[in-house]
Order: sequence, then structure tokens, then C-alpha cells
Amino acid sequence: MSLRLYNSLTRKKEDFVPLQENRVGMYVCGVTVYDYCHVGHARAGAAFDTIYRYLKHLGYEVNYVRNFTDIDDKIINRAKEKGIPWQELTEQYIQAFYEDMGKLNIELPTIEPKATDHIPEMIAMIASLIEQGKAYDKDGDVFYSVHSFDGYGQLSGKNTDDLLAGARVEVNEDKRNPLDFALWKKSKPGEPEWESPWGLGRPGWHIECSAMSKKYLGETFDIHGGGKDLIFPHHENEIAQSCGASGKAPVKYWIHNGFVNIDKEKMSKSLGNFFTIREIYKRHHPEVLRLFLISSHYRNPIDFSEKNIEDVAKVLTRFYEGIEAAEEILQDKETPSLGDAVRSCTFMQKFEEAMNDDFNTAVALAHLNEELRKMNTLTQKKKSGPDGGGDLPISLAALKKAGNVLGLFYRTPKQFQSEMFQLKNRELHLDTQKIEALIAARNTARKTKDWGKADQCRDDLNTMGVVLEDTPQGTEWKIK
RNA sequence: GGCACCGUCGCCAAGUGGUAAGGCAGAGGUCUGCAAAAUCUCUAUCGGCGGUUCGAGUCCGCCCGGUGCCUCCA
Repeated sequence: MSLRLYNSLTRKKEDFVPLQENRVGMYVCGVTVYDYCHVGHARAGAAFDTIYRYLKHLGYEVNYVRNFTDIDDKIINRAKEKGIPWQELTEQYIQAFYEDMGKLNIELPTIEPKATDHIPEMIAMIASLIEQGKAYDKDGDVFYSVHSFDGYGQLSGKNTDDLLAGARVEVNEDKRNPLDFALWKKSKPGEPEWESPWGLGRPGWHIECSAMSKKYLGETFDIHGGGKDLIFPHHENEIAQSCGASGKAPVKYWIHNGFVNIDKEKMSKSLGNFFTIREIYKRHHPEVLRLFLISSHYRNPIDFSEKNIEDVAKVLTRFYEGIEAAEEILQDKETPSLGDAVRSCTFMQKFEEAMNDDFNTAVALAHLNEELRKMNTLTQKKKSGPDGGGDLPISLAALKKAGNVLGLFYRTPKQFQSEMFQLKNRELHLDTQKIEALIAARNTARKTKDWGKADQCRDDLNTMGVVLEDTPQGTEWKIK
């Protein structure tokens, strides 16, 4: 059983065979840094982070490149609005990106190139395209000649005639063909600019990915990813440029993640119906957001709603409680190297089978849920006698390992619970002392078997939003 | 207008030819003073119609409903 993945280029699931044995080159389109990340960015981040982690889990050495687009019209405009230099703006949002994505437990890629650090590489590629007659300079703007590339439209399933008939193409007198796109843009006064053979200007959007992927991964590499919305025109144009320059198809497998919807409608900046990640963090735990994002398959749309994310919070809480109980009963008993046992256990086999099928995290999570139930049963057995629950260490280790591949369970249960408590308590503002007092009163009543009074205390707590749990170690409480 | 995609239990969500994973919610049992937690059991024939097939949620056609891309966008 080996990895199969859906290739947007062929619209089929294919066996994954990297160009070099055991090594994977992967390029994922990052963000344009002119604003805070929204949930859609979070989804792409989580999807490709999970793919990255799983490839490493399979033993591949992954060279993972994710760029920052730090020069573009939106950046220039936003900096102008704010009255700050564009470099300051991009730096600010790059920092915010790391904060937001870091909380989502997104691992750092191998390399994170910025567009503005690669102007010479882009200029070289543009020059090569002009030399080959595939691009032309028009008064300081340089355009790619779409007619020079036969394969244009293959990725997005479009043909040039239809695109022209679409008639929504920008009218630009300077272009020989309306479909031609900018490789280099002549600068206007006051705009950021770089010297080039065609005069002062800045690169077009698409060329950065072609130039940087070539630099770090070579002319042909294994995986290129991004959101579905990038298929056209961005990735289509990227193929045209890269292929035009090198004569080779740049990418073997194209992977695109689905959108996050709000009320069944795409969330996007242009529609104005987006939530930033940091807004979400005010109400929900980052790990809950991550679990929410990977609880459906990466290619399907997901609908973002409070109800859906709250359901997920319950699930994650259950996992952490199960892990906590198992860890408590096993205590610090050093579990000898369980590597082989974990790797070969039935659950891990099922987990990998699911992930091998185009990174099916939804099915993988179903297996995690089954394993959690099994582990809870083992914990109970262990509690009721030292001879029971013999496989508990393996179950626990396997569950955590699989969770880690999905970017989950990286906190201690205590940390998670405390963070969840703080989040929930923001609205409730519970008086801990009062709660403890009520619990003490209840326990006194219970000793004298004054059940009426004991239940009254519990009811009072309940209306405050507190639920009790009587355990052999005493009474514990948590927010409903 | 062109090109894609989606419609599975009350809700979320897998499943692309062989008699529907998982989660939330719900019902019942075990445990508990009663609860809670945990655990066990139960709850769908897959938008509609027609077709292909021994057999279809899964392929084909039509219809209904919804979305995306074609313009910056994860």
C-alpha cells in the first residue's frame, strides 16, 4: 500500500512516485502579506502542513518551499493608505503570519523565500523568455505571449478561445493578445522599483513562483500546491513561464485545497465575508481550529460555523481527557522502545491506509476515534487490576503519534484544559472560590448522606455553567 | 455564455461498482447515593426520474437545488 494523490493536472488519483527516490520537492504558494490571515489561509496552511508531516512520516526527505509575496499592487496601495513604507507593512504582516500560523502548529517549511529577494532570478527568467521570443517588451512593460505556449489552459481545463469569449479579460492596448499577462511592470512615480533591462519596474505576480521554485527545487519538481483559486490564472501562467523558459513541465503533481465557506458561500477578501484567524482565536482554541480544518477532506469545501467548530471542540476535549487518563494510570513508567509495536499495530496500519488515499484525514480521524474508544477501555481495565490493559502503552503511543502527524496532541492535557478554561471563562468570569466553597459544602452534605442538599449545591453550580465529576481522588469540576 | 464541482442519518462528514466509516445530538443499558465521565447497544438505502450492469450512493443521460473558476484571492 503506497501513497496515492489526486493530481489537478490529470484530474485523477495517481500513485505518488517522486522524481528522486526518498526525496520530495514541494512548493506551496504562500500569502501576499498586506493583511492578517483569514480562515482560508489557515485551511491551506493546515492542509499542506499535514501533507508535509505525512510525507516525512513516510520517511521522505522533504524540501518544502513556501514563499511570501511581498511586492504587489495591494501591498503598495495598503502601504500608501497607512502612510508607511511598503517594507514596514510586509514585515509587520509576515510577523503576524508567523504568530497566527504558529498557534495552528504549522511547521516551518525548509525555505521561505520572499519575492523581493529574488528579483535577479526573475529578471533572468524574463530575459530568457524574451530571447526565445516567448515574451515581449512594450515600453517598459513585459508580457508573456500566451500563443507561444501550446499547453496553455491544460491545468485549468480552459482553451484560449473560450477565455477570449469570456470577454472579462482586462483590456490593455499594450498587449498583443488580451490573454497575455505581465512578467514585468513599469513603475509609476513613487512606486517601489528595481532596475531591469527594460527599465525601472517590478515583477508581475506569477513570475516569482517560477523563478523561486526553479532556484530551490530545480526545473522540475514533485509537488506544487495552493488554493483552488490559484489554478487560474496563477498556476496556469506559472506553467507557461516555467515551461517556456526550460522546455520542461515544471511540476509532476499539482495539489489544490478547497475553500472555506461562510453560509455556503466562498469566504474571501473581495466578498468581505472573512474571519481573520486572530478573531477566531478569541473564541476558539487554535488546536480546535486545526482539527476543524482537517476533519473534512482537503479538496472539499468546508462550511465555517460556530456550531461546527463547537462540535469539534467536544471531540478534541474527549481526546485529551482520554490521553490524560491513560497517562495518569501509566504514570512515568518509562515505556521501553515501542517504535516497532506502534508502527505495526492495526490502528497505525489503518491510519496510514487512510492517509495514503490522497491524505484522507477524515477517515484517518475516524480511526483515531475508534482507537480512543479502545484506549479508554484499556485504561479502565488497567484501573481495575494491574493485569488488565496490557496494550495500553502501545495504544497511547500510537494515538499520539498519529495525532502528531496531523499536527494534534502536542500539548499536555493539563495545558489544553487550562487554555480551554481560560477561553470559556472569558465570558463566564467564574468565581473559583465560590465554586470550591459550594463543592466543599456538597461534599460535607454527601458525608451525612444529605442528598437533597448535595444535589442543590450541584444544581447551583450547574446553573453557573460548572459540571462536577466525582472521582476516587475527589470531586473535579469543569466548565460545561 | 464557457469550464469545473457539490447534493449521503436532525447536524457535521467518509465512502467512486458488491448490500452505507467516524463524530455531534438523541434513546436505552452498565457504572454512580443520584449525576458526570467512560463504556455498550440502537437510529440513514444515499436530491428526483430513467438507463447500463448479475449487482450502483459509486458509471451514463435528463431534471431539480447549491457552489466555484473564467478579474486580485488559500
